[in-house]
Amino acid sequence: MPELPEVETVRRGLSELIIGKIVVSEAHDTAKGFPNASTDVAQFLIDAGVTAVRRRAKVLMIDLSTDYSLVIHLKMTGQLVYVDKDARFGAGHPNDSLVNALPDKSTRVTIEFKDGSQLFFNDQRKFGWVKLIATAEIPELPFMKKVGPEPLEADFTAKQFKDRFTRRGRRSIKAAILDQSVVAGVGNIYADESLWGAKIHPSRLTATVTDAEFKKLYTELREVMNLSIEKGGSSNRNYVNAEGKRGSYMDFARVFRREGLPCPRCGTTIEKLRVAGRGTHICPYCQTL
DNA sequence: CACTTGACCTGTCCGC
DNA sequence: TGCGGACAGGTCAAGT
Repeated sequence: MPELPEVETVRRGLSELIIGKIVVSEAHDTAKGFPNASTDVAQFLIDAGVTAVRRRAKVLMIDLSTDYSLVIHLKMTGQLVYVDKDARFGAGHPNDSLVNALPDKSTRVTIEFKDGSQLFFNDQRKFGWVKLIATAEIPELPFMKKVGPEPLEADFTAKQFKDRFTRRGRRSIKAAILDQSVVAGVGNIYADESLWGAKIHPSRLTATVTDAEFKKLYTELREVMNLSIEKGGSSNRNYVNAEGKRGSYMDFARVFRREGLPCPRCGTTIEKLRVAGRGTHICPYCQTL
């Protein structure tokens, strides 16, 4: 899924919807989706109040008044959808939507609040997870210790960006930008979009990318992610925001999933190839080896 | 050590 | 219409 802009969109939505709510119950289908539910839920989740909703890289954290947090990774197909008690409509109602259908067969975890509203964690492919972790211990998680800086932070500079790449240069620039320990939150969509923006072929070895190209890549990455947040993220397939609604960034994508269509910059037909084990979209005229 | 590949799952799409 | 295979927004462990 969900890359930085999508997770950030969910975070913003949930911040408006669940802060201050009190959890009254939790249900999950199998242990895989919520590994430590059986040991910690009764003590640290039930009767807890939501105090904040945070994001780091592609990980969401719902902080609780018990000093524990629900730590959530949506992986490829995860959704976090909030349904207000009064938001459901009868079958056939003009405003009928996903929220009426929940829970559905992809629902893995359901959290109910005191006012009757519910938060559903759905995940078709079951790669995602929810964990209940002491808030103070989150920074000690292996992923959190190795993850790189947030690319949209105001104090993150082009020089810092470039310096993250320079140590290990014998892999493709696409593999490097997807590496969460280099920069946080970049996934397949925004890797392709930003590399196109900077006119860099994704297979180029990182060591061959010039300072000027890194500077352009930095600017393009931030622009494309900020634009996507503005558009509510990319709904390539499953992604929806906290209210079950799709994002519209795909309407603005320049190369991602646009193979066979003209490059918006030069008109050359966009091609799809495989780089770093991932489907990769390029303009073969703008992005050369 | 740096880097790549396979595995985790379900659903959809495409060619035969 | 059915079936097999490839593929899908991410991350790890295991392999080279």
